[in-house]
Amino acid sequence: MTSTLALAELPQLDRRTLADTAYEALADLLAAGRLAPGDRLSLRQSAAALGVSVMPVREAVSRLVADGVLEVAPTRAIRVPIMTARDFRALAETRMAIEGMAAARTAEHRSKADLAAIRRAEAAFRAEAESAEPDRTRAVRLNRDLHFAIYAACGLAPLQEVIARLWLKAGPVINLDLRAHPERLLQGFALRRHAEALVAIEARDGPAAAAALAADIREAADFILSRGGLRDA
Amino acid sequence: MTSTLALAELPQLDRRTLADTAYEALADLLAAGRLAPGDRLSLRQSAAALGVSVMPVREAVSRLVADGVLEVAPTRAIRVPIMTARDFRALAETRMAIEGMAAARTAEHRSKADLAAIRRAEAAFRAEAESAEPDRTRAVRLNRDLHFAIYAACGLAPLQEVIARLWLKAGPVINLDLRAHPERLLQGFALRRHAEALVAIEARDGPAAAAALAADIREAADFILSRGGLRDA
DNA sequence: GCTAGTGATCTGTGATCACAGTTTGAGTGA
DNA sequence: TCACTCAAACTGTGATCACAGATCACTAGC
Repeated sequence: MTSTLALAELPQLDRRTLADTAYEALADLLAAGRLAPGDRLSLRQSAAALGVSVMPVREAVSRLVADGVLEVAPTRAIRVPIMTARDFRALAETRMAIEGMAAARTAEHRSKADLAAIRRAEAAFRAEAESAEPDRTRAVRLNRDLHFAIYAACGLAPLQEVIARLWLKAGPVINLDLRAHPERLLQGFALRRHAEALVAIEARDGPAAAAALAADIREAADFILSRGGLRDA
Repeated sequence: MTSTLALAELPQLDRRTLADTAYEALADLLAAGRLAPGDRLSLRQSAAALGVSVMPVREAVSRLVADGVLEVAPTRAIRVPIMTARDFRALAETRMAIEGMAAARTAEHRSKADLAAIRRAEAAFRAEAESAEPDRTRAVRLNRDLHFAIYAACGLAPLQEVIARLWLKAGPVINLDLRAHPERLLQGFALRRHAEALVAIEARDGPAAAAALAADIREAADFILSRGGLRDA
């Protein structure tokens, strides 16, 4: 027998299927706002673009449909759901409630290491937002990183997964808007709320952390709704 | 042109794909506890049992895997995830937080019609639980109906979907236990909490409704954990 | 000039086949 | 009686084909 000890240290290489890869590619497209609400998606075209057969794309799309990130129209066409203003408001309210709760738990349970990670993420976002020529794409990613640094510290894995799904669903609307109006993210709205959240988490003040996160989400949602890009309920 | 008025009244016939049907069939199996944690699932056997090719089953399974209700083992075998006691506790805590919140919203926003529906659901469950020879399967379904009557009235569709997913994930563990020990559901634990929730919703007392739901979930989880059927973390 | 119809081309859905990797169990050896 | 071997049967994954229905550009008829 060969050295079991040495072999045990080999990292378990994850066998990614083509479907997994396709899923990530599509999810990225959606999260980045490259696929706008109402856009149609063709299995064959996507497959050709990814250089695979339709099978893996089919599986990826069926997962995204299950998540509500894509939908099959009554005509069987696959498209990005067109959210009404009412839908978007309900999604934002759900996020405020759930993400606020996660932030509160983090504030109460956080370790020093958690706090340090959150501090780093906050600083990274701040640096990008306050730089002379902020990179939009980068800022979006850093904003996401900060939020999930907070949620990751809440200690409840299922809660984190739930939030990730909600973000995926809100992604197209939020980031499409951001592409059109990059000024929002970089004008201090978010910065203030992030700072408040950080202070609350430092002070182990759950309710304050929840309030800061909820305000962050509400302000972004209100901004998008005020722009009137969404269809009425 | 033919009579547009008459045509408008035709019910939009929903085109269910075989994959949809397969998904429901498998989800039912899981929710009913017929598929226990650790059990393997073969695509071809399932397809044969459903009388279709593997394609629709594949799609259904890929959705369930995305939901975390099934998993693909490193050997590529599909099976029901074996939840550790730690996992189960985290899931229960997440449910307590989210479902409690939904119940609180319902208490605050409910209409008279909502309240009537919840009352009916509570009475139906009570009748079954207090009957001389309660039907286990029926009781499980009525319990679920009651919970979702409460969540449906919270006014937030995305929140409801989140909860449905959490139930699907917890289903195998909970209902497997219930199959083995039917006495739990029928010994008044749940009945008391349901009554408390109903009173709180009637009184528009959000916090009390949240507490009642959380207690209901916690007690069921504690009972299962105390039985020691789950693997240690 | 405008509408109804028509056919080519696209769509997603489902079945079937091919393949590489895994599991299993019977057979063989000590 | 036990451990090992090896082949047959199974596993999920991916590609390909078949099909019914939806689109869309275009033309015939009014």
